[in-house]
Amino acid sequence: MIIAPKLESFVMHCGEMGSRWGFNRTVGQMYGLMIISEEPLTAVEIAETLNISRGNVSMGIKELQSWRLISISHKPKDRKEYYAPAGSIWDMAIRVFEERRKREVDPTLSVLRDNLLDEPTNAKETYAQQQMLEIHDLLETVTQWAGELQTMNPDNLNTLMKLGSGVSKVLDIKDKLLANNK
Amino acid sequence: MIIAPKLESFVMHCGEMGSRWGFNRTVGQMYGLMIISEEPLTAVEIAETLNISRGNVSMGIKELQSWRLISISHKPKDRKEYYAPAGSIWDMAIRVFEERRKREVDPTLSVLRDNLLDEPTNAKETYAQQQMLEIHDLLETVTQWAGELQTMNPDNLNTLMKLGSGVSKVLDIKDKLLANNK
DNA sequence: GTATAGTTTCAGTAATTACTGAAACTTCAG
DNA sequence: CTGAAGTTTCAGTAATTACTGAAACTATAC
Repeated sequence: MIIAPKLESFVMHCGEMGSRWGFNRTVGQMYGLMIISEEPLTAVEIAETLNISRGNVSMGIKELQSWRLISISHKPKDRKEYYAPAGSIWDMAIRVFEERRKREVDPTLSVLRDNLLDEPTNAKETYAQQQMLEIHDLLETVTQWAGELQTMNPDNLNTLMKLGSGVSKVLDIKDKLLANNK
Repeated sequence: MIIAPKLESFVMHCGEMGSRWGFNRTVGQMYGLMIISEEPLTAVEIAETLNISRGNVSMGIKELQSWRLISISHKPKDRKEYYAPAGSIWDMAIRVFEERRKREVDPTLSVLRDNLLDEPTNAKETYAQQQMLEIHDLLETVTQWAGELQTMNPDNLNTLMKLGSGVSKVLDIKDKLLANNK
């Protein structure tokens, strides 16, 4: 399969970004390619289009599966596997976000918790623990919030985002209402 | 400077996370060390504590500065530079978040915009552009929202987070109020 | 069972990224 | 200006991470 030069720039960019987004270059390219392809692709098509080895594609597929970013389908009378992005662009964003949280924040929280269990034995440790407690609480609040945002329906979420910092005003209104109900 | 074994685990973990958070291992360790140190540290102290070369510390400092994560101070009668985390834990989180957005999202947005300027010349390109447009709009909404959240004062932000998904209810209230005012 | 069309694994190697340490540079006091 | 105390740079090298390709494996059709 040959790819239009225009589209190539997008795929290559996904590669560059891939490394920053938590997977490696070729995995990023593979995913970019799937996103702009209307039809699901086979492993061989991916390997040929991107000029990478068949083995590399196999590893990449595994990686993308661990991020729950692709879905596998089959065609009748055909033993090949066909790969495509799983879900909508929104789903994709939420999954990348969620998986990164798991990989980045969760381990940190657990180290912090472990450290906080030990009694400090001197002033330096006391100070260090204070700092750790602050980080811990912050990460926990953010994690919880992120989790709750994900349970909201997309419409509400969109309203909220479009509202932007205007949300402060809405919060003020809420406070007033609660005050009246006292 | 020798570090308590307990605290070492935290510093080392910051190293592991460093790589995931966008900087490398030693830079992560350096920053972790500063966070748990009450007093600002000199480059030599950092190098000795972490057993890394003086040159490496210098590069790390530069990197942390580019993330706007540290502040430099001086002591009277002393030409050495003293390094400490810049601002509160909140500030730190916001900066990491903000800088990562700049490095990850902004370049993607610009590639997408470039691509979208070209007229599609066939059905495949049309489909690809649809996809890109969706990603573009999503990233733009999120970016804008993130920017606005940052301008909110921390108290309101905290209220909002603690509210969690309960924010839907508040939005409902707002809709009702607006309906009444018609 | 065997042949076939496919996928996965993994040892070896290539490419990338990080680190060292010595030399160059900067700043300041005398 | 000179020397001392400090910082930065960078060529060379070490460590890490990614990729290849051939062999092993799996599933299916006959």
